[in-house]
Amino acid sequence: MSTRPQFREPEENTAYLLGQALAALQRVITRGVNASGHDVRAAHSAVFGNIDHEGTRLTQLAERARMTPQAMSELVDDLVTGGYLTRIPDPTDGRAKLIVLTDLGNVALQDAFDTIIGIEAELETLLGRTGLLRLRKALHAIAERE
Amino acid sequence: MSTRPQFREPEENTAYLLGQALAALQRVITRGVNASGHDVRAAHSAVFGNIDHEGTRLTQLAERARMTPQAMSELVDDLVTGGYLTRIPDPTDGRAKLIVLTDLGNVALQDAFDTIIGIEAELETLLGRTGLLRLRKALHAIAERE
DNA sequence: CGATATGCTCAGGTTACCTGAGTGATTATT
DNA sequence: AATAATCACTCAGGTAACCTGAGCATATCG
Repeated sequence: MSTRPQFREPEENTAYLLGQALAALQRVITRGVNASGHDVRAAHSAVFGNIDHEGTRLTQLAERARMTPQAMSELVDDLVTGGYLTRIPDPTDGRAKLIVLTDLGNVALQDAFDTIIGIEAELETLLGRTGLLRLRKALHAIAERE
Repeated sequence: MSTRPQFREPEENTAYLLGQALAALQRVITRGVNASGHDVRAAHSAVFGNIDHEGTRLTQLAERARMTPQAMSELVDDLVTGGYLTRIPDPTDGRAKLIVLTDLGNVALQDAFDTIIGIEAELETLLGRTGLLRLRKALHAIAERE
């Protein structure tokens, strides 16, 4: 008879649960934004979530999204092709360009905001006001405990 | 003066927070498992998290991890090369092979378990027993509300 | 003014998935 | 029992979302 190792297993895996919950929400967000007619993917939220109304430099976008300028540039390229963004020269620095939202980009951003607002409402229904506040507080604590 | 769009913004973005928290925990897990001397990546958890002690078929591993057999096969290849797994013929079906953990694989699995146990303990310190239980319950609810 | 730093782009690589097209082995059908 | 259909797996090739390294133009600093 074969020796079977005796494992000390964790009771639960919170990180795994976190992943499942995130995947579920991301599906809903992507579905919502796509339903508004925008051909954008989850990765593009790194742009929409970090861009300022007055425009933002590539390096700053990359920094905020914690990725390389090269990777961010690809995402921006996509969205320029889709008509959501344009690159204009930065008047304060000849080397730099400002990434700015087009009119379509602003519409898409508002649609994304609306989707998120809807999800927050759903979550409040699911968890209750107190439950949702507690969840956010817990997530904050985990994220910030470096 | 330039027209500045008036946005209706969400008060908070729970999905974003979820992403931040997950990223933080994943850094800790990877660091922990690597510190035990194993050259494994996050994707390999799809194998370690779904394999049975007595061995598991590729198709079943793929199903449990919700990915294609081809993708799972690549992960298995990696871990076979690393000495963590072997493929043996399935005695009950000539078409199939069983993926089984080697001794080293069992050690790695236990090390991963220990890392997760440590994280759960940290989380309990951070959030309190009740807080952690509530967090898991909320995450379950979000993940399962298809 | 020259050295160094900064912002960006071009080229190419990696990881983690995917689809599609096989090859054998097994099971079902006639 | 022969043939068809199915199943487990592999091979080839593609894509998305990142990465590193190198190079070029513009700024800044001593």
